Amino acid sequence: MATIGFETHDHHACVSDTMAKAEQRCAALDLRLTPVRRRVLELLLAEHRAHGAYDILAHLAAEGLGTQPPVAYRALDFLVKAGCAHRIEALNAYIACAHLGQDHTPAFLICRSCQSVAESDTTLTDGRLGKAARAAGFQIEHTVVEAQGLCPACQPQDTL
Amino acid sequence: MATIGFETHDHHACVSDTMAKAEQRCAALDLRLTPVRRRVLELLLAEHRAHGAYDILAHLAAEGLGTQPPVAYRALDFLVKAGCAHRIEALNAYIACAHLGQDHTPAFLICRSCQSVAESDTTLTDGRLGKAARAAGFQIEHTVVEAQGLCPACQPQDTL
DNA sequence: GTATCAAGCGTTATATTATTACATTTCGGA
DNA sequence: TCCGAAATGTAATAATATAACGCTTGATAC
Ligand SMILES: [Zn+2]
Ligand SMILES: [Zn+2]
Ligand SMILES: [Zn+2]
Ligand SMILES: [Zn+2]
Repeated sequence: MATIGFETHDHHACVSDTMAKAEQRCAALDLRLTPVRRRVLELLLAEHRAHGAYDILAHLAAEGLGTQPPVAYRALDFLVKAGCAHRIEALNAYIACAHLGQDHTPAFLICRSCQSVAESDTTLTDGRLGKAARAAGFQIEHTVVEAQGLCPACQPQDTL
Repeated sequence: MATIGFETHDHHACVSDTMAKAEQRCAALDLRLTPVRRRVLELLLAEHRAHGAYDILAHLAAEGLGTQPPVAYRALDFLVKAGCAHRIEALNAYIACAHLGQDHTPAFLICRSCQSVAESDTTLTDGRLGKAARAAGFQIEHTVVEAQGLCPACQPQDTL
C-alpha cells in the first residue's frame, strides 16, 4: 500500500513518469491524448491536490486553450474515463491518478488544512465496503472512498 | 453489520422508530428539532434513497414551509450535524440515517438502477481506509465511503 | 485522392447545486 | 421584562455541471 502525496519525493520525476505512462496508456487503449487533454493532465499533476473544473478552465483560458466550461469538463471526463485522473466527490474536484498503470481501486486522504490529497493504492475492495456489499448481495461497479482530516505535516506537534 | 435499505421491512415502524430516536437525540444534545427540521427528516425518511436539497425544498414549498434554498440547506445541515442524516457526496444529496442512536461510521451502497440507497453500519475505520491512513500518519476526521452498483433486486437474474 | 463518418472542438445557453448577506422573529434565561 | 443567541424569511449571487448544435479534423474505405 503506497500513499503518494504526503511524502516528500522527486516531484519532477513524478510528473514526467506519469505523463509518460499516460501516453503509453492512451496509445495502448487507442485513445487520443490531444493537446488540451494533455495540458489538463499536466495542470492536475502540478500539485498533489484536487483541482476544480473552473480552476483548470482558468488556466486553459490564460493559455488560449479554451474559455467555456465544456472545454474543461470534456478533458476532465476523458482523463477520468481513461483512468488518468480521478474525481474527488467530497470536493467536486479532480486529481491526477498517482498509480497510473497499476490496476487499483483508489482511496483518498484529504487534508483540510493544506488541501493536499494523497492517493492510496490498495488493490481490492475487501475492506468494510466489500464486506458490507457481499452481505447485502450488492454488486459494486464503482467505489468512492475518501477520508478527510489532517495530514502528518498539519497535525499539532506534541514534541516541542 | 446490518445493511438497511434493500431488505423488505416494516417501513412504517422504521419511520416512527427513527423519528422517536431523533427526538430523543435532539433532546439529549439540547438541539431544537423545529417544525421545518422535523418535516425535512420525515421527507428524507419516506424512502430509503437520497434526496436532493431542491427536491426537499419543493416539498417544503408545496406545504408552505419555505420557498428559498437556505430553508432546505439549513435544515439539512442541521440534521447532518445532529447525526440524523448523512450527505451522499457522490450524488450531492441527502439521506436519513438508518442507524440513529448507534455510534457508527456510515458506508453506503447506491443502486444505479432503482436509486435505492442502503446504509451499512460498521463501527470502525479498520478497513482499507483505516489502514492506509495509519500507514500515512493521516488523522481521519470524517470518511466518505460510497459504492455504486446494482442492488440485489436490480441484478440480472440467472435463474429463469 | 476524395467521400464518408466518427471523434473532437467552439460556443451559447441553461440547469443544478450551494452560499452570502442582512433584516426580522422567536425563545430561553437573567 | 429585557437581553442575546438561535432560528427564520428573503433576495441576490456564486459555484458546479450539462444540453444542444454546428464546425473541424483525422482516420478509413473506396
Ligand atoms: Zn509528486
Ligand atoms: Zn489512481
Ligand atoms: Zn425503512
Ligand atoms: Zn447513519
